[in-house]
Amino acid sequence: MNMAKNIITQLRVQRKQYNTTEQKLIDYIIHNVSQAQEATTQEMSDGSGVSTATISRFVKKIGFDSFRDFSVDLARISVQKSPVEFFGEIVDTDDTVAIAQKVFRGAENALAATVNNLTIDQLEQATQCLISARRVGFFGIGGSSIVAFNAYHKFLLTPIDVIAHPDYDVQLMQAVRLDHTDVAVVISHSGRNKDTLLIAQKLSENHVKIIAITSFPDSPLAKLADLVLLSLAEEVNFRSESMSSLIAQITIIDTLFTLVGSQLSEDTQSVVDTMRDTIEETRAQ
Amino acid sequence: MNMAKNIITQLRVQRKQYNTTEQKLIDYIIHNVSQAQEATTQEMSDGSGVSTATISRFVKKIGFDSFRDFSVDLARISVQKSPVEFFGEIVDTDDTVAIAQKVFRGAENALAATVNNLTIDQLEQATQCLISARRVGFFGIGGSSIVAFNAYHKFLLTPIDVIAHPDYDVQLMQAVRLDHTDVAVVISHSGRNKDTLLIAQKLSENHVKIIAITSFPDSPLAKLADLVLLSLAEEVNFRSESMSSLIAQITIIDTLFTLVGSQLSEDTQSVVDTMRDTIEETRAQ
DNA sequence: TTATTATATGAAAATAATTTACAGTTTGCA
DNA sequence: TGCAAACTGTAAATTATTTTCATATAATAA
Repeated sequence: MNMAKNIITQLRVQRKQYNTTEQKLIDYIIHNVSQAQEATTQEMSDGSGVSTATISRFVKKIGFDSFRDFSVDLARISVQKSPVEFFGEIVDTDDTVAIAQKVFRGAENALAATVNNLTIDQLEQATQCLISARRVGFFGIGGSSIVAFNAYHKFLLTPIDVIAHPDYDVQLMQAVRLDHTDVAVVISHSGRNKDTLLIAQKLSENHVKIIAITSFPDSPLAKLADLVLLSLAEEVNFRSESMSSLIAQITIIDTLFTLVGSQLSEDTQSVVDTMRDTIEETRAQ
Repeated sequence: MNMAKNIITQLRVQRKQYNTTEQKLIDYIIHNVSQAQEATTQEMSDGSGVSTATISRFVKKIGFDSFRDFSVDLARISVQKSPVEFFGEIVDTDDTVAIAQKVFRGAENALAATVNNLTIDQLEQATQCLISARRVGFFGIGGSSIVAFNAYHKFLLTPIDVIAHPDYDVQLMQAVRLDHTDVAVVISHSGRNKDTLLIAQKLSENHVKIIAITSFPDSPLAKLADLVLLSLAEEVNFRSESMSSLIAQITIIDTLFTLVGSQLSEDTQSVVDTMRDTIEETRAQ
């Protein structure tokens, strides 16, 4: 039974129990919480008109070991900053900061929304698919080709047989050559890029299992897929939305890679170690 | 540019930026948060083995006005369940959700730490460089080639003349062909990949302005560069760290692209519109 | 009312905490 | 290797907190 009430509330309620000087101090504290949180005894003395000596004695009277203790307790109280204060920082900063903030904030939001939306089931199914596949192909056109290539690069570290290529023509040919023992990870922000859809079509015809990574659950790509992993991003404009969703897509890939890696841990570990050695070699000493 | 993150998270993520003594202090703080919240410099010194003087200097270095300020900020953090558990290294017993959470959380932290570390000045300098360059080359080997390629892809939407290629040999030749009127954006997580360094060396010899995107401010690449944009990531293990820092790197590129775009707004808008039309055409109806 | 006593307060001294100056040491670089 | 720059701890200086002490105030009893 922890009655650990916020010290401000306690002071307000017990205010009458204290004498004039102490009430002066209490009044100062409860009306200037955020200042009081950072104040020294001297500052509090100046603010309240009560001597530092009395302040020191008072905090002990109300149960703290020292003024420092009282300070720490006071600091724990989160004071709602007034909107002026809160937005003030952003408003008076220039364009550069605002833009940088927006881009980063967008990416962070996309990540939060995406992880929030993913289910255990989806991830486990996807992992299982990838592990049991004969070969895994990564497909993506335009901006999404980066995600596909990143996936390819990461999964090279696992024992899984992986396929990817930047060019559309090659991707299409690779798609045609896969069969029902294989898995394809198809990435498209909109889920309606004509080239990507043609690839997905071919994959579907060959009964290749399709894992789609897209931002639109109702898109044609999502409908063709066996499993859809949604990358979400705030809807601001197409450009900034697709930038943020790219971050989310890459992080989905990272997650799948990590999951696959943890499943195949022994096998993978040796592969990773070998690769790491190779990487180390290419570094300056 | 303060994203007002929890100071413990910030310290954990930025840990590597600091030297041995400072890391000793950071380790003490993040492993003894509740003690640290109430500690004086002397207690912290006893606990961490770092002198009170260094502690005082450190808190100023990370942006507080005084140790008292730092204390107050620390006190605001409600100590959650073992943070180690939440952020720790990926172990075999982790279940699917925990792994996904960790990967996403790692990316989010990397973004927060990175934006927190960037200065207006760096971004404005970089933007100015890119805008006034005759040509801009993007260079990256291995995992970083994805970032370079992503940059290339985005900047194709601007009127800026851009260069990038996945192959090392081609990158090296491109590097040699650039001159002092050009700008190179060189990306490397470690900043010490031999191939990347050779490229940077050639660029430097040709007096090409180098903007480095790396996670290590003391790396050879950072030292060769005219401007360093730091991508920060939590130190968990090499793999997960480089995954998260890749996200940060891409977001840095996104920011630069957006900044450049906003500077060249009229010009760019027309290019973007043209490109968008082209993109629309390749979509299904 | 007045003397006595208990309590409260602030100035200033004493103690404790923090910051700075300084000097020895290490580190990086030519 | 030798020089310059950066780092770190000791100790001094500064600043903050607590205690002492002198004084003021209020309560009570004669």
